[in-house]
Amino acid sequence: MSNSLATSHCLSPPLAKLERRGRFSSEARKAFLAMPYQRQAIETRTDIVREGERTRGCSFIESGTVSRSKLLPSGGRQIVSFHIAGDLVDLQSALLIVADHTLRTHEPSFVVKVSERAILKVAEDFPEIGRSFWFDTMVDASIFREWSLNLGRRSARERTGHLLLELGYKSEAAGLSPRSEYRLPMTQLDLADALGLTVVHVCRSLKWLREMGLLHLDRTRVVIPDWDALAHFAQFQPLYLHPEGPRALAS
Amino acid sequence: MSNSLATSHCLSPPLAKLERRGRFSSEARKAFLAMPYQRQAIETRTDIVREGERTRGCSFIESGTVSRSKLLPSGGRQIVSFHIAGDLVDLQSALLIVADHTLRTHEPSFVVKVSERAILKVAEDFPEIGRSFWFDTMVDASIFREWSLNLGRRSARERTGHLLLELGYKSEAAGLSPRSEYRLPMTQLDLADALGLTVVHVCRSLKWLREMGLLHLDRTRVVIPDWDALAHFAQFQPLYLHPEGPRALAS
DNA sequence: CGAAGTTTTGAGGACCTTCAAAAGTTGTGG
DNA sequence: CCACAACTTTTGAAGGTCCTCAAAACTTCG
Repeated sequence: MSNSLATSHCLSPPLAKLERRGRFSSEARKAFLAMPYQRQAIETRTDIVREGERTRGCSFIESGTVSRSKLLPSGGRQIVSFHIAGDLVDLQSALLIVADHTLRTHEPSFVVKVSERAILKVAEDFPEIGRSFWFDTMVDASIFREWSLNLGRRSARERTGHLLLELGYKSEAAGLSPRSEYRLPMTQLDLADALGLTVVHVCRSLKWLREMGLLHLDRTRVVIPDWDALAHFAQFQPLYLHPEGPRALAS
Repeated sequence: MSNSLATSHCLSPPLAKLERRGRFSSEARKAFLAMPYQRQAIETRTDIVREGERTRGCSFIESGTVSRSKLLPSGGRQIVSFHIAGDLVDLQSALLIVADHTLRTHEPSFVVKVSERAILKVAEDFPEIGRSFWFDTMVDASIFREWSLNLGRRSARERTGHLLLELGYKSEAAGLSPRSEYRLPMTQLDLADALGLTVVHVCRSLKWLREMGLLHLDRTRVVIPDWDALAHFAQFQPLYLHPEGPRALAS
C-alpha cells in the first residue's frame, strides 16, 4: 500500500480510458493525475468492495481483472460485469453511500484508490471530466442492459459466445490484445455465474462452440478464429458499448 | 406539442424526483425549471425513442408509464426497465449519440422533452444538478444490475414477485399510490418480455402467487396483501434502489 | 355486436439443472 | 522434484422448469 506523491502514472490507465472518448485540456489532465491515491496489490479472489458495506473511496483498475457480483440470500451469485485495466470500476462509490454489489479480483491485480471527495472535486472543477465520468456511468448502464438481454433472451450457447466477444472487444479497446485472442483468467464457474447457468452447462456450451469451430480454448487463452461468424451466431453488435464516444459539445 | 414559455410546472415531476434525494438551492431550482421544453401527449404503445436512431433531446415522464426495451434480430424482445411519472428516463441521450434501446409508452402519457444542450448546460452551471443527474444514472445502473440478478438467478415465480414489488415500491416513492396497491398498465406479454419468460409461463407464475395468497390481481390493479411475505419469498431488498440518496457533500 | 387483443388451460417437448464421478490441472510442502 | 491435496473441467444419466403449440374463455374497443 504505497502512497501518492510524485509522478502518478498509476492513474494513467483510467485517464487513458476516459481520453479515448475525447481529449481533455492539459489542465484537466494535470488535475486528474494530481489526485492523491493509494496503490494496492490485490491477490486473486479477494474482495475490494463488499455488497452492503459503506463505500470508502473509488477504486480504479491499474492492471488485472475484476468482477462485480451480487449475492442471493439463498446462495446464488450473479456476476453482472467484468472489468479490466483502465476501468473506472468503482465510480459509483463517489455518490452511492452503500455498495449494492461486490468487487472481486480474478487474478493478481493492481488497484488504485482515490477518495470520493477528490473525484467529486475534479468533476466539479473540470466539467469536461465530470461529463466524462457521467458518460462512463452511462456506458456501464448500457452494458448492464445488454446483459439483461443476454440473460433474458439468448440461449446458453449464444449467451456464452456473446460474453466472450464482449471480453475480446473490450480487451482490444483497452489496447491489451487483439480482440480475437486474449487471456481469460476466469474459471468456468465464474462464467456460469455471469451467464446465469451452471458450470456443467457452461462446459457443454463451450464444447459445442469448439466443435462448431467458433472457438478455440487453450488453458486460459481464448481464440476466436472467425470473429464475424461468432458475432453473427451470438448476435453481437458493439453499439451498446458506445464506441462512438460522447456527444461533442457544440460551442 | 405545446411550447415552453411561462411557469413550467411540467418539469416539476422530474425536479421533485431529483429533490427527493437532496434539496437544490433556489437558483438551481429556478434554472432547472427555466429550461425550455416541449410537452407531448403520447398515446399507448408508441415509441418515444427507437434503438439505433440518433438521439434528439432528453425526454422526461410527466405522467404515464414507459418501458425501455432491446430487440434481438431474431425477434426476441427484452424489457430492461419500467418508468413512471417523474422519471428522467432519457438522461442518457444527453451524452450518448445513438440510442441503444427503445422507449415506449404503455398507457397514454405526457412526456416533456428538453434539449441535450440545456441539460448539459444546467449540469455544468450548477454542479449540484450535475451530481444529481449523475446519481440518477448510477441508480439506474444499480437497478439494471438487480434485473440481471433477477433474470439470471431467480425462478420464474420469484422473478415475477420481485418485479411487482419493485413497481409498488417505486410507485409509492413517487407519491402515486401505496406500495402494496397500485395500477399496472402492462399486459402479461409485457411482463413476460421484462422477465425473460413466455406469456404462458407468466400467467402460470401469477396464478401460483395468487393461489399462495401472495398477490391479488383485479384487472389492472395489483394488491399485495402481505408485503413482507412476498418480499421474503422474492428476496426483495430495496437497497439497490438506493433510497438513502447520494452522499452529502462534506464541507 | 363483432373483431381484435388478452388471459387461461392443456399436452408434449426441449433446454438446462441436479447429482455423481472421473479425468485433468494447479499449487504446496516435504 | 515428486507427492498429494485442492480445484477445475469433463462426461453421463435422470429430472424439472420453462417453452411451444393449440385452443377456449374472457375483455376491450370501435
